Amino acid sequence: MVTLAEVARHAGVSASTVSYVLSGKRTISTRTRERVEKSIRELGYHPNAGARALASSKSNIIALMMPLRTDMYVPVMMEIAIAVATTARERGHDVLLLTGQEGPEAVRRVVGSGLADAMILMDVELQDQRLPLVREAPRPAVLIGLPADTSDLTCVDLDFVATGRQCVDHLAEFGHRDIAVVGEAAAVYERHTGFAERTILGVRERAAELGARVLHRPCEGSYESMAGTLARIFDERPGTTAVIVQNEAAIGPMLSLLRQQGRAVPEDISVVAICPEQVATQQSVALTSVAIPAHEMGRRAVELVMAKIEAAGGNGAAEATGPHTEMLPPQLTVRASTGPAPSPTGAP
Amino acid sequence: MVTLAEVARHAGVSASTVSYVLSGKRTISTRTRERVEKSIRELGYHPNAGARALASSKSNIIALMMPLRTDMYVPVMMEIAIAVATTARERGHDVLLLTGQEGPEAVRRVVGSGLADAMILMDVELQDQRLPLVREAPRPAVLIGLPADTSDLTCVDLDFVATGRQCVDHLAEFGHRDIAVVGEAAAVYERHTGFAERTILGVRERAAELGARVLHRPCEGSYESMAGTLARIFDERPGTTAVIVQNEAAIGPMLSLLRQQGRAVPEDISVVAICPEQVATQQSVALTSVAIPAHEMGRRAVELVMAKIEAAGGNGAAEATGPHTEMLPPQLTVRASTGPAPSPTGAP
DNA sequence: GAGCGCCGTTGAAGCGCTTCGACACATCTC
DNA sequence: GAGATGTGTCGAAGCGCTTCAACGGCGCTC
Repeated sequence: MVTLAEVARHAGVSASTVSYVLSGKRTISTRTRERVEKSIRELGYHPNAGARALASSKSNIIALMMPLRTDMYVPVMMEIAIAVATTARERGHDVLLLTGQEGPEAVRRVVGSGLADAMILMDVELQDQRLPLVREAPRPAVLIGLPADTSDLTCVDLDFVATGRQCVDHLAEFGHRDIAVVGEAAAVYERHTGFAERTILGVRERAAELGARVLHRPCEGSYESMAGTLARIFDERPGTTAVIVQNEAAIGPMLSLLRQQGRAVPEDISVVAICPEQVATQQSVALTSVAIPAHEMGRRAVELVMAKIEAAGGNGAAEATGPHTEMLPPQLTVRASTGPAPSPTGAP
Repeated sequence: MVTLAEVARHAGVSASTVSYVLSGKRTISTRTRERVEKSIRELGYHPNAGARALASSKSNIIALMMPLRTDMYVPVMMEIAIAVATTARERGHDVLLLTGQEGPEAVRRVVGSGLADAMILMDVELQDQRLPLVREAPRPAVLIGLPADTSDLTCVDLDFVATGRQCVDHLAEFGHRDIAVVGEAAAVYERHTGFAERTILGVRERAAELGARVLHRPCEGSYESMAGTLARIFDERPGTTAVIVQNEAAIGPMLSLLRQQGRAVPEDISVVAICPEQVATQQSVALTSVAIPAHEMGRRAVELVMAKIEAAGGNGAAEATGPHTEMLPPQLTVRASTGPAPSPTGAP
């Protein structure tokens, strides 16, 4: 492996000069800089990551912790991870992938060893085991998702309360007064992941304001579970004219079942989904939906964490990189699955 | 941060002794070892990753390169990644996540900087851009997937040829003689990812041997695309009694459409899927399927790569860690979607 | 034209760890 | 009991980089 010293010798300068060319932390004459850059290219030099980390106490690595919950919709997790990785790379950082396997201890290990300069935590629970460790860690962290207590923490998430409200708003405009919510699997609520509850909260709030009724039922992703859920909904509230779905895996089965039952979408029943755009557009009926901005969430998380890293390295706390919560505004796209509420049976 | 030197002082021994306690590369008396371990615990010591990497030229990091092709089924990719991460962790290594963003250059960067001790490449194409760099890299690598030329390379993959054969075998036993294959999106074939072609190859081979006819059509994951594909299949081969599907996203739409068309599964038409177990079991009809052993693939890849790392570090080339291809045997699970071929129209 | 400041460059001191050779001491062997 | 062998510990030399203090030379100013 080529070392900095060899580049220096080859270019006829000192090692420190090469280092400064690389980092740009000191002015170097154009003449010298070009000579050094030429040597770097000719020798195929790559700075040694370990040496760099040791000397600068910066690894240029961000740890991404993602517990692998089987009840989460995987493509969204993946899209966030990809967004984190690419954004980090654009900013000269690499991403270390940590799974839930290791438990909260991973935080201590990664921070303690200086392996990563910062952390991004996904799939945060309301009472997350990792939070105490994160709070006392001497490295910056950003959460994707909202815990119960956000004090001293920086979080990014979709504004699920606003999402719920927006869904109801849209349906109410079409005259729907009896709305069902097909939610995530029961396990998600029991685990108190927050986002599912927050959506329902928004839905309930807005429905109350507008005088609409809401029936909420959790639902697994399977066809069978969906069949049961739908049956229960129409049994308890035969007048239901609209459904809000927040379980990506349940969407396909639901549309399939509605069709089977002779319920036309949107003529007999309107459907609003809370899901990635791709899922919304690939169904038999293009779905009116609120998108999960997975890419945006990953990107923002990296930007926030990088700002923290830079703030910690340089001046005291000049920029506003302190703890705060960033809620991404929901965006509802109207497609073909929502329409006017059918007039009540018996009316013209 | 606590350093090795501080631990040594606290325990009343030299730094090297602490190092040997940590690595176990030299015998240490029980008395001394316990004293050192106690100090480590009391001080909350974590070895500095950078320093370690520098001194030992081992980072204990494995790079996982996964290009983000939108036409690949994401959950499988994710499961592989998770398996890689957890298996690596069990063996004392961390995983660096690299996306396709950076291109083949990423190989050079990671290897050149000594950031990773080895690489695992996912989603390998027949003529993969990364292969030349991998071949000349001084670090071990394992591919998940098969390129056209596997010489000098170590690869892990499901045996897709055998998979195709096995599907046909199963259907033939039930008397099916007219089999359709609903394949991946056309882009997958154009990209020459190999696995899709290999499946068809196996299907064709075995069908020829058994005297069955095969009709192969690529298909996108959307409902519309599936509708078109099915229509074409039944138009060209009205006598089709069985379908093999190899596009996870297309499965839901397909079952939904078949039902709509009044074709009962498995009475009128048998369906075999090549997909993860979870997908097979969550449909309206539990599907007879060949599983994609994503977890196993990730695990084996790590095991192979670790064997290479150890072989490179220690002796010359004692163990059999040389280049070779490891094909995982397919496993077909019979569920409710396959049955006897219906007797031809007109027959009793 | 002496003095000042600035720019570009350098040498040297670590960063925290691994590892090699050496050494002190205890244990055998004949 | 002298020499051969083994065991447990230590000191010191790096690993390849960053960064600080310092320095030589240049163009200014007054």
